[in-house]
Parts: sequence; structure tokens; C-alpha cells
Amino acid sequence: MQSTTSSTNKNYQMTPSERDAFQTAFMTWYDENRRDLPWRQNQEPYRVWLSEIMLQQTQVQTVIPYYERFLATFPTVADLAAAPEDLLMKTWEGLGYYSRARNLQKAARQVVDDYNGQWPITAAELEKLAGIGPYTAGAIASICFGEVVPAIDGNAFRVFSRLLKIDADIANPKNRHIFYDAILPLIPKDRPGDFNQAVMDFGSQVCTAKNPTVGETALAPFFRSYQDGTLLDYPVKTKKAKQKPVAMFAVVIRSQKGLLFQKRPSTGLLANLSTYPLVAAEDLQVTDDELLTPEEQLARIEAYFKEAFALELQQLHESGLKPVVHVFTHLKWTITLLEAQLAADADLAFFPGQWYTEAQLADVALPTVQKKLAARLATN
DNA sequence: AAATCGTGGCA
DNA sequence: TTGCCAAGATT
Repeated sequence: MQSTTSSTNKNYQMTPSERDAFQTAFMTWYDENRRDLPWRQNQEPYRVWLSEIMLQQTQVQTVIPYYERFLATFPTVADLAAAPEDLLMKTWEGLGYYSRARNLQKAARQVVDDYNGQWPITAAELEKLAGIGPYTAGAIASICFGEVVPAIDGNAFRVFSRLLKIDADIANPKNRHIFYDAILPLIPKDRPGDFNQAVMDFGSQVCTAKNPTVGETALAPFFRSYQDGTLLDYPVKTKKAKQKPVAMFAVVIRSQKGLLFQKRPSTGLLANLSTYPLVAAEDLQVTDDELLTPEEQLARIEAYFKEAFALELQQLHESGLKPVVHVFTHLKWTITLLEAQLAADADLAFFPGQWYTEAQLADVALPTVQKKLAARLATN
């Protein structure tokens, strides 16, 4: 059959002799350069799984302290399954992508309840657990159970696109199978886990996004893009949209019981984490074509909190602090800090949210953006 | 299937 | 400062 699509029927294979030479050189490089990481002490699935979840879209040096703390707090999958959610989220605080933490506990309960505490050993079965997708399933199955299956992450996309000159757009999930088919025959059947970890180490230490040093290694002859000077043309990846700017207001409300916090909804951005009361300017119907004076805007915000939240506020005013800017994957918040005085007869129990003293906050999971707000306030 | 979901580092 | 990247999964 003739195909008109560009990248699905290109030759990304190696000859058997080239493949054998590549495998030998690649595994030798790994044996001489492998990193000593906390989750490589042994191949217990609980430890490997935890590391793989934490490492999703997160750099190694960021993960290490979280990994140690998490393991100390929840030593076994049964401990994690039985953990209170507040402690779980507090332990994950600051690491980001917080649904990972909740999925972690869901999967722990699946292992305990559905699998009688025995981890499934194939990638296909592992992928049925919450938070485990194709990459993580391949990583655990190969590292812990010796299954010959690729673990295709950002490193694998970069390494193999450059090795074999694969020009399929890695941002398109439909192209994943092209990499899967190209990588599978390259995996040494006796060392699949080491091979996948070698890809990660080589990708993060040598075949890097910027300033790659492939040419300084014994792998250089195998990299087709290096041989013709096109290394940096790979991987091919379409660009992501820019972060949407969002104007926010945070209101600092003090009482003798501490500061007022609100727990965010259980779904969506920063789910279940606590922040000062926040409102988006958009929700005040402050639009570009509706020009308000600062006084009018303040009045809108005050009215919003009084009506929607029934707060007994007096004298909402600007803090005079520089706005806090916080960038998410797809949003850019610019947060203006406001302060409010309570009415003399305000009923604290009536406020929506929780009053926390500084000591009480030690047990409350706060997102980094909230820590930035508190830090800005402390500069007074 | 494109959008959503955090944070820190770096040129 | 801005944009991109870093061991992706979910809906």
C-alpha cells in the first residue's frame, strides 16, 4: 500500500549489526555514567512508582527532597492508602500538578483493594491504575518487572528523534506509535529497565535540549542527525499557546483568630488547596471596554465580597504592595493585594472560609502562589 | 482531541 | 523579561 502521509512509513530501523553495536555502546555508556538516585537503591515497585509520578514534568533536583520526605511519611503503599488527605496534600505542597497526589492515593487503594496488595506486573495492567499513563506504565514494567517495553518521555522523544531523524511532531499524541515502533527493537531483551533509564540519563546529561554534547561520546557515530549536522533540528515540536493574562484580587482579612483562608474547589486549578480569598477581575465584570476608576473598582470588589460571600467588611483598601505575578502552564495571574477591616460586631463564625493562625498553617496545604502572597505581605 | 493542570531553572 | 523546558496524565 502507498501512503501519502510523510512520517508513518519512513525507515527508522537499524540493521541487526548496527543495532547490536548501538546497544553495546549505549549500555556501556550507562554502566559508566549512570546517576546514583534515591529511587535506584532497589527495584521495589512502590519506590519506583512514587519516583515516576513525582518526576512527571518535574526535574530530578526538585523531586529528591520531596521523595525522601514522602517515603518517610508514607513508608508503604498501605500507609499511603490509609493516609488522611490533608497530610497527603501537605506532603505534596509546592510540587505542583496536585492531581498527581490524589491519583497516587487512588492507585494505592486500587493496589491494596483490587490487587490484594500485589502490584500488577505488565504495562497494560499498570496503566489501569490512577495516574499511570503509557510512559509511567512502561517505566515501572521495565524497571521493576523486566518487561521489554519502551518508556517514552521527553528524553526518549529527544534522544530517538535525533538518533533516527524522526521528524514526526512529538506534540501530536497520534505520533507516539512511530516512536514506540522505532524504539522497541532497540531494547536489549536482558536489560529493558536499564535501557529505559539509560535513555533518561543520556537525554538529561548528554543529548540535552540546549548545548547537547553527543559528539563527545562514543554514541556519536549512531546519531544520524549528528552525522549530517542537523542534531538541533530535532525533535520537531509545535509550539504551545502563550499564558493567558488574568487580573486577580486577593483580600487579606485579619481577626483575633488569624487570617481568613478559603479552600479551593475539589476540581480544577489548585484543587483543595487554601489561599486568601481570591476574585478574578473578570468576575467583577471589569472588561476592557468598561473603564472604571480605581475607586469604582474597589467598590465593585467590596460589593462582590459582601454579596457573594456575605462578609461584614468595612473599609476595603489597597495594600499599596506591588502586585504578585504567578505563572501557571496556561495562565498568568497578576494579583493585587487588598486589605479589609472587619466590622466591629463582625461574627467570625459566619465568614465563608477558615481563620488560621500562623501556627495552624503548618498543617494546611498551600500552593506556591499563596506563599508568594504571604511573603509579599511580610515585606511590610 | 485540544485544553487543562504547577513550579523552578535557565539563556 | 520572556519563552522554553523538565521522567505526562486526564478529560
